[in-house]
Amino acid sequence: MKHAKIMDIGDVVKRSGLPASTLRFYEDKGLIQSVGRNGLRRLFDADILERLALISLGRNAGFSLDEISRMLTPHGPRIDRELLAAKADELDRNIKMLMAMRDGLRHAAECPAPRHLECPTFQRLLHVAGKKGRHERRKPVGIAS
Amino acid sequence: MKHAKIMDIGDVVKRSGLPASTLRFYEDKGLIQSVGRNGLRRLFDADILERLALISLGRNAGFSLDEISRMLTPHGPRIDRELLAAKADELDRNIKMLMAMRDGLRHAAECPAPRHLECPTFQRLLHVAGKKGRHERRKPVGIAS
DNA sequence: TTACAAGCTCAAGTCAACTTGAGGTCAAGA
DNA sequence: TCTTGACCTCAAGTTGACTTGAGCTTGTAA
Repeated sequence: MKHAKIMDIGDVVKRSGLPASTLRFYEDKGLIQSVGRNGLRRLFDADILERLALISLGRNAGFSLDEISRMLTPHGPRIDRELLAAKADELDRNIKMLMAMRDGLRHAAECPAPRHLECPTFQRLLHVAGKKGRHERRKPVGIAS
Repeated sequence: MKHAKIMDIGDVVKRSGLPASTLRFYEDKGLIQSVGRNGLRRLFDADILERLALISLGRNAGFSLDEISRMLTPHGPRIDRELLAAKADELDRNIKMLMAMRDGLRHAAECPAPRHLECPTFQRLLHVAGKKGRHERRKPVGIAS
């Protein structure tokens, strides 16, 4: 029987970089679980780190914690391929949008014209931006700055 | 003298797609201004639409409303080129990250392996994701789904 | 002139993902 | 044994960008 190494919350904090409050919060939400207690203190199995990495990955990809908890069963990921594919497509659209933005910003940063509103490149960008998701609620794509 | 066309808030709602509450909110924040009142009712100059488009553009590019209000003077945009260039670089980093995510998701959606944790492609992705912005606060990149 | 849809104000509520604070417990090193 | 710092719980606070609701006003069509 191989019992993996067991850590207390402080170790997980050090090794994951996440604050203890977040770990407790994730446990409350059912995203992670501790393997037991030593007195009051939570004990975690070492594989928690992989799970936390998976959660970060999901967050970075734009999943909400709720979506992630639906995808990660207690014993590992159960992956909804359609959802993943849909997210990938969504990311792809976002990427295209962001690239247009980036180019627009670069243009604005370099273009010497004082009035960008008169610049055709800028106009085009405005036009593109204006067409996007008018009535839809904005969602984080979720990349740290 | 050319007095541009004047609209009431309902017209702006129809033409911008933004709800009236948002327009009032933006006015409170100083992001936009009405040109006067007809009784209680706000009157807007037609160029408000361009300004709103500019605001949407900024939001899409990941600027906060505060940043935007610093950049948009009452009489048009005053552009901080360094800030723009910095944002463009930030967007560029985010784009790269998102592309990695997208590829990872696509892989996960297509890879027949039941345990992605054992798949080297996925491992690599986890590794990449794990390195990102551990302690930094997450920010919306702000694209509607 | 009267009804009413469209405006208005101001305060409070919402949402996600956490963080903070107050007050309590307890394992382990000195 | 004593101290203390790491942990605990539970409730409330935070942030940004809006939205919602209650209660009031008014331009305008009939």
